[in-house]
Amino acid sequence: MTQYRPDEIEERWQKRWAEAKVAEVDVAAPGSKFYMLNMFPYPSGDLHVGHGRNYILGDVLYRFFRMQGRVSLNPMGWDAFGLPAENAAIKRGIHPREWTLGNINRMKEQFRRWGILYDWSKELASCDPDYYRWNQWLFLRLYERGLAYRGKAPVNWCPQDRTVLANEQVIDGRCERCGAEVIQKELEQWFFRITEYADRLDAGLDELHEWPEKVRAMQRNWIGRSVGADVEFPVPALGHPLRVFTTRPDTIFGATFMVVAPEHPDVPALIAGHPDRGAIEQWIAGVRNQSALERQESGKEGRFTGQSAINPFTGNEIPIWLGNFVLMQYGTGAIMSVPAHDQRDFEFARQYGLPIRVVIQPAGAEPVSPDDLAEAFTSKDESAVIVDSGLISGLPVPEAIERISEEVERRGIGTKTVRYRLRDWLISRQRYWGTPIPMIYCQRCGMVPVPEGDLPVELPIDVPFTGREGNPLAKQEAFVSVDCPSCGGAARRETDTMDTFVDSSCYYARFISAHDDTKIFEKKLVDRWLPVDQYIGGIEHAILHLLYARFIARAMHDLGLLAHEEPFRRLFNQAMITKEGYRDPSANMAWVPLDEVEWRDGKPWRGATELIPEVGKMSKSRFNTVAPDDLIERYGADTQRVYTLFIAPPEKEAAWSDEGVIGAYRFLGRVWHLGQQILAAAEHPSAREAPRAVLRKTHQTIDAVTRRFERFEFNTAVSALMELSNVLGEHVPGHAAALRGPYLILLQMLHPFAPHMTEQSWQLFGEEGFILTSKWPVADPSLMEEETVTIVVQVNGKLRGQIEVPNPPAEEAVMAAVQKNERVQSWVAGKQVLKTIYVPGKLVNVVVR
RNA sequence: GCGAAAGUGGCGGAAUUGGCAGACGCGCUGGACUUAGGAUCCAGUGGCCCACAGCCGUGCGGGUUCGAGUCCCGCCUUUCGCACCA
Repeated sequence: MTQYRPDEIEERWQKRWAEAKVAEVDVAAPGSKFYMLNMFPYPSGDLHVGHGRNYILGDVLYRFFRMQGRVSLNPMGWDAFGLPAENAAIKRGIHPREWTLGNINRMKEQFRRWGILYDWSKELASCDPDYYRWNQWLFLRLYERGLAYRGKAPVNWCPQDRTVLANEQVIDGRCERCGAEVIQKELEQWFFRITEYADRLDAGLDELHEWPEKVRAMQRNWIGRSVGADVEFPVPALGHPLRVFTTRPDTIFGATFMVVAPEHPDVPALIAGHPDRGAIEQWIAGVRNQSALERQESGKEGRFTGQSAINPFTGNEIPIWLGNFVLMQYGTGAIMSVPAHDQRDFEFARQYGLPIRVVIQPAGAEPVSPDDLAEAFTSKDESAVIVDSGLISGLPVPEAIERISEEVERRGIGTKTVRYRLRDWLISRQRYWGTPIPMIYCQRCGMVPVPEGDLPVELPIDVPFTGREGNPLAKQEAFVSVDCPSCGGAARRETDTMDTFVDSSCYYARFISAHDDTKIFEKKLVDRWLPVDQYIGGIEHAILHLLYARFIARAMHDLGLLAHEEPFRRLFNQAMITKEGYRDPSANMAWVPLDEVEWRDGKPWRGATELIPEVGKMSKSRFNTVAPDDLIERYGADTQRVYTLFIAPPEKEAAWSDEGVIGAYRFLGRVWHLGQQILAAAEHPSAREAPRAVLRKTHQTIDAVTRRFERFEFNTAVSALMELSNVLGEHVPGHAAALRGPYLILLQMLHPFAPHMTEQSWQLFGEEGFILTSKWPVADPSLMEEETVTIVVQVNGKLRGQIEVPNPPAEEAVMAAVQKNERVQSWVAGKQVLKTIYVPGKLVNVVVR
């Protein structure tokens, strides 16, 4: 009997799949299409088993749908531009391109060893001019439409990476990548006008039923749609009114002061006559220089401008203050403050002794004195009622909002407004390793787009990396200096490159026309293949990538390039794999490399310190990665695949266990041995029909596995296959030959999980052709039928007897049997039978009264 | 503070619509085969109890129901997002 030897079979099958190009699909082939896509990775180098989860999951799904007979596409590419390549160049003197291409090769090899089938004929890399020329082309189209523009704006500047960041890349006031504190800088930069699509991006979320609710909520939150009104407050000293945005116009009678952002353009005029103007200007400068983080941490601070506005509804003069908590980037940069009904305004009013006026109360409550308020009363449902507010007094809040908004519009002092938290997408990066922005600055003609025929604007390769003086592109005179395409005079190229999220915003469509050098994509084909049917990637892209891609899809739709507006029909976010490790509580470096852990009395030590066991995300910096190479060498890729899916539901974090792997290996070994026994016996003439119990289990398993595939419950799908193999194993003695059919069905269902092992068995035992072309087995319920089943009867929850009924036990048949059975009947006699509940194969509950 | 999700053995985790709680696997215990076992195979494994019987068990407290891990009400805990957005 031959042993299960993954090392002998996997290499052979991988080679064969590659030679036969089994995953290459003709995108024009007829049939029902299935587009499976893993988010294309940044080629950072070696992959560990934690990364494997993502790709194995995609491959399992791809193989499943392929077996279902769908024309399936599973492409792969590389998000190959970005900072780490440049940093590696600075640190180790390797060109970013070389570093990137080397990593790509290593990762491709890893995918091959995992047995993942990608259609490599459609491979693309964002750092390849054949790819980024279309990014540049798209940029020019957006520019023509006014969706790409250059503007001066306060931007997030990372002093460590020496580049600007998009708002989405600033986490808690720090650079997403390096963690340095982000500062504000006023710079000329390129933007994409994503705000123009805010409403469509927001509304589209409602249709994404097959996206995780969490991601939709995060995007909704980020877009931050809020409905309210703009209202003008006259300011005698200015000669023009100040405009505020509020979501609570119903509280306007309670507006007792105004606060404007220190950056507001009217501030100089407001403080012009202030006796202490110098001090205020100094304070403003201080606030402006603060990082976003410092500004938040310094608490609420303000200064009185010395000027007043008129509350248009009460007619009262209200003081105008400056406040560090009012943001110039949101709304109008000025707010009306209603301390009684907004917590921030309340705190500010208490801090500076500003007046508070109560205009909303719980319905039927006694009037409240402002002095007794412990916090702002912010309820806005029907139970909150307006008081002391002229024409809206007595109305519940929702109605009051409607009434007062109409009144504002009627008087011509404002409008109903929808505002978004979302701001335009800053795409310029002062970095080398990215897509050059195809623009030229001419002294005579101004800003001139690179003509389409001159694309791509190629990134010069021969560039020195010192890491000291900013963007190395800017010092490449051969690149920068150019003739103006318009007048032919001397001009200079834009040296900013694009944010890499631009690269990843259309790649999924480009796969369909990956090597077309005449157009960005073939509309007929992308319209057939989009949207992506199943998109898989990490939750870390919930906002950035997925929002940008949705935006660009809509922009491309409006340019007539695509029929679809939503690029990804179904989204799944797999969670990461963690691994236990050790932490040294006395050292700066939290995690300790495993080979530095010594053991004393069964406890982990390092030096004189006892280490603390800890579980965390697998990463090189934590020294807790598991390299797939050793694992595959010992147990095979199929073992890793099965274990990875069995370990936990894929959306849940899972802790890697070296012992757990063995369970998957044993399972595959058992299946292998079953094959040895069953398929050898099948040649004997004594083969007869399999035992009923085996047939039933087989069909139950087909049903269970199919259902679980649809619900992404791969861990229980694998366990169902384990159960089936256990049942087969029990019946091998005496029935080996008869188990052939069920065994082959088991192999088929196992195939997406352990493709090498199952193909080998298939071939070994004489079945012709690739299992990949066969269809998933369909359960035939008639095979499951026993003639009768015995069921246990409970009457009102108490065991009262057993009855025999025909299989499958229909409700009526059960009732009839209950009536006929004397023992049971005696418990039911004279009572009204309310209902019976059949528990499959087991028992019946008869509910009586 | 706001929003979302989740609490089940020593561990990862099962349990269609309320219907035998703990499937499957790891670990552990015992055995077989072995020069050896960190290989393989077999048996056992929620707790109390020598064992049968029995009792107790799904974060806590109530409720609905013949029957609740599942439904309802009120707590507690954890994780993850967002966070001066007017």
